[in-house]
Amino acid sequence: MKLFTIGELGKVTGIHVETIRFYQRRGLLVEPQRPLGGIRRYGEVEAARIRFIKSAQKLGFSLDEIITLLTLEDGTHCKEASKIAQQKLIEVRRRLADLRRMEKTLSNLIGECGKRRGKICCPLISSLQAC
Amino acid sequence: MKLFTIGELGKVTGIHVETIRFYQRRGLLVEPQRPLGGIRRYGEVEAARIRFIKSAQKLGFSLDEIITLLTLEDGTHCKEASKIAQQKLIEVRRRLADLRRMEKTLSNLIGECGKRRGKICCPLISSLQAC
DNA sequence: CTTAATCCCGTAGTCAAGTACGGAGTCAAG
DNA sequence: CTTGACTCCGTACTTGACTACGGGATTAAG
Repeated sequence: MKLFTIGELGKVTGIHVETIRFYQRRGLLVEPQRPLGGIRRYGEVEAARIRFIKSAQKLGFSLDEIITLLTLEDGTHCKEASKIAQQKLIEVRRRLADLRRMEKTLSNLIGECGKRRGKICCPLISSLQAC
Repeated sequence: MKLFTIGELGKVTGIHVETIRFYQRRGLLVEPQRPLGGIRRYGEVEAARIRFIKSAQKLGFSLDEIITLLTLEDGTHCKEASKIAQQKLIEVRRRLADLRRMEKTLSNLIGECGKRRGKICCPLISSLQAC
């Protein structure tokens, strides 16, 4: 079982050292015991935890939410975990709808911009002003 | 032509007074002249500008980007405006793709959670850990 | 004319998720 | 045994978009 320094842990996970220390302060990552006056060593457990954090972030979970997920880590809280995930799914779908609306509006406006003939007012800007 | 105080302007636009003052400091909103030792008055122009800012924000523009859009306000810069909008559209579509991926992953995980039988490990959490 | 509500203005605080810095300690190579 | 790289630790800075505070001025209502 290989042991890393914090710098090596950062390298294998692709995470900035300061970010790892930040996660420790936030309680997302436990600091291993420090051998008297020595340097902390990290193993696969810590690397896995960092990967967990990063994948959860990619799914849109905040650090606070990830802390909650981590309390469920023993795998016996499937129901709670899936409840949280369902909440998140609802949020994701709401954001998705917002973005779709934005996409439509923007592409309409851009289309309008091409078509204007002899008008003084740019349709993109004027429609934002509802003028 | 009705004139508002800043508080009334806030009320008609639904924007917090402090936010209006913040926009003024950021240069998104011009402060009207102040009658010697008096109170500033605002009109429809300012209300329209605030609505512009808010609609642009809803389309995903940052305040800095909105400042740029506002410099094009005279309506004679259709090309520049639509270029910025096209950039924004590209961004929106990228975010849309990200969210779609998140949605798929989340709903898969939630589905898995329902199906697990006799396993110790919650599939949602374990798949985040890639265990 | 007084009083409460606003306004004005500058400064400072909030939140999330980091990033940076500086000084002291420690470790590995040469 | 020294040098350079890295660690540890605490504190402070960053970004974006606000939000709050405090003290003095002004205005509208009674």
